[in-house]
Amino acid sequence: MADVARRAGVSTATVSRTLSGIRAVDPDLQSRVLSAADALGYRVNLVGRALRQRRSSTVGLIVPDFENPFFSSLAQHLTKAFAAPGIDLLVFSADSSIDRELRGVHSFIGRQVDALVIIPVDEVESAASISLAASSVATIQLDRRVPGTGAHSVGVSNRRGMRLVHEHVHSAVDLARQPVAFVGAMPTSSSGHERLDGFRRWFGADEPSLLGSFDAAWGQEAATRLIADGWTSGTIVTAADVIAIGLMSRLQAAGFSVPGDFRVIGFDGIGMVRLASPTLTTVRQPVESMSQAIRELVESGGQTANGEPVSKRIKPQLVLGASSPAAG
Amino acid sequence: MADVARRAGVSTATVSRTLSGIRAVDPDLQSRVLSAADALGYRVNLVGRALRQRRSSTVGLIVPDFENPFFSSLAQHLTKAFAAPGIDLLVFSADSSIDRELRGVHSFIGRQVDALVIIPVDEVESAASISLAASSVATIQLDRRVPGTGAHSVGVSNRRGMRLVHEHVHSAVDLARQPVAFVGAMPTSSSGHERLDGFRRWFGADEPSLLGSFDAAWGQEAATRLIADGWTSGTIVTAADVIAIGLMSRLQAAGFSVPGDFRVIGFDGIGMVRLASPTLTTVRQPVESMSQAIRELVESGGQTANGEPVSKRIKPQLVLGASSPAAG
DNA sequence: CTGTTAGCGCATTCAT
DNA sequence: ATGAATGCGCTAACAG
Repeated sequence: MADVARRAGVSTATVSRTLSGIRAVDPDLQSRVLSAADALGYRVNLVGRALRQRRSSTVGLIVPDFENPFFSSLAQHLTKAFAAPGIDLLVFSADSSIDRELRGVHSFIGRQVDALVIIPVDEVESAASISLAASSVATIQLDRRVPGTGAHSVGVSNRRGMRLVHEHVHSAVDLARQPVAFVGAMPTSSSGHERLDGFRRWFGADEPSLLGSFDAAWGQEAATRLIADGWTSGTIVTAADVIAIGLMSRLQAAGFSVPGDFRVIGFDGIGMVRLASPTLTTVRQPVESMSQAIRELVESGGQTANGEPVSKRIKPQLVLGASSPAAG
Repeated sequence: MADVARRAGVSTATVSRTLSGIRAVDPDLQSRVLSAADALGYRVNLVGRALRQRRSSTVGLIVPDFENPFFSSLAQHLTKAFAAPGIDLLVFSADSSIDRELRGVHSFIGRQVDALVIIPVDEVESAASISLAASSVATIQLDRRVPGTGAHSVGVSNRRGMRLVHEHVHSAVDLARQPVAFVGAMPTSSSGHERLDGFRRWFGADEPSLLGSFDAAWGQEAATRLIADGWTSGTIVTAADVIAIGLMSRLQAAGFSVPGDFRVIGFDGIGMVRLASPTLTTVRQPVESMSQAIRELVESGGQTANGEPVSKRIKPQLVLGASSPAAG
């Protein structure tokens, strides 16, 4: 920077002000600085800037893993949401490990991110990481949440999502005759937990439920178990699109028809639901609204009037596909 | 750090040496420092460290987007590869935009990443970004590459992959009677380019090819076009698993059978190929080997004996699924 | 509007 | 093996 200042015949302060745009600079000097910087191929060192400003124009996102397409979708939409404010979204994968998640928190805090967005790995074990994060930077839990950490939270109302599923199924299927089952995930995340609760609340606590993990392989496994248990028809409510897709493929491979024999309903609203055959009925999480909510929270500095963390629940939407019958 | 030093009754240098582990410290003082740091909840500021050391113990990865499952898989495997050496992999999405890609390069360089891994957006337009990156930090192109940028490159041999497909098809299908078509991507990336070249080289330049983008929606669109053109059977070689999956679903929705009427072959080897029905025959890119190659390149500081950039081509593997007939 | 100066937090000299 | 002092690159405070 001193080199640029010398070449432009100004002080380093003027160079800094020109390049950062924080204060007004005389247009003449400004252009001299810019051409000097250009000639020298100079670029500001963001580490130096971050050290001085005590912020890095960066937002960190910690995801449990990159391979879950819903997390990918959130990461992509968050990237777009922060592009305009001039903030770089940097993404770190916890690789489904509590230790790695904690490491990600330390790394981002140490790098002075302006805010930290985190999709917690575990409803209980992630508490330490998130509390630590929340104690030193604006921290927002996304999709999943861990209670009592002091961090903000943005996500859909999972129980409401299950109510939408129930209304849809109830309007079209004779529940008294059609068996219903839930294929979900172990309640080690709030989304797994709340979707199971929601299913039990609306469909009844006695309906059968199979719990595994949020991936297609589990959906296949669950289908195999249902068939082994003698199921030949029914309505299967799942906790995630990826589970539903694995489940449908195994049911179809076993000779069953969807929606003829089985109705299948997903959750999340990933892009793939439109490419499945049949297209999948699902509860869509409005990822754009969620991303916007996070952007607004970050821009407000994560400060609230009463000092309490914000918990923003967004309403999910039912998206009809061909995997379940529409009303009438 | 001064606080910790005061509490432990040592100098800041000793605190620094204890916490960074760079030089030997007396065990007594060491434990005093550690307990003082613990009591104060002190954590090193990685920005200060990065400024002083002129490196950040960080590797940047720029992907075109998060939604392509093959890129997600690479990101996940790279995360694992760098976990052990104590380096944090930070991922940035270019959102399929040249401008955003350039911004990612500036951001990572300005943050003093130890190395930059980049999956280029465009075979031509990305040249400026990559050359810039290569001129200031060890830069490795992954999967796709742009020639003449001075950056290293790690990827599979796409033409060899197409040869594997040809051998497989040739061993099982009467090529003279079975029509073959290629459904690929526009040659705006080296992978799109090279896979098309490979197809033409081994199957013949006169075989029909349809070019679109690397996503399932294009696979569906291509299937629609093939059907409209009167195709009722044949072998479809694709440039990506996601294309093949979209294609298969549309063919099946139109009443065709796979592999009965159409044989379909993918490329990349994403996890979903085992979940498709039928399971998809594909050319698998060994993502573990690719990640290891990158880790080694980064650990060597990106320096080579002759000063020339390294171009590491890894051999892809044919993985048989049920979407195409096995030999015999 | 511009220049001078100080210091963000740390790892590294150099001296002991 | 330890401590004192320096400076990494930048911007904020202050004075003009």
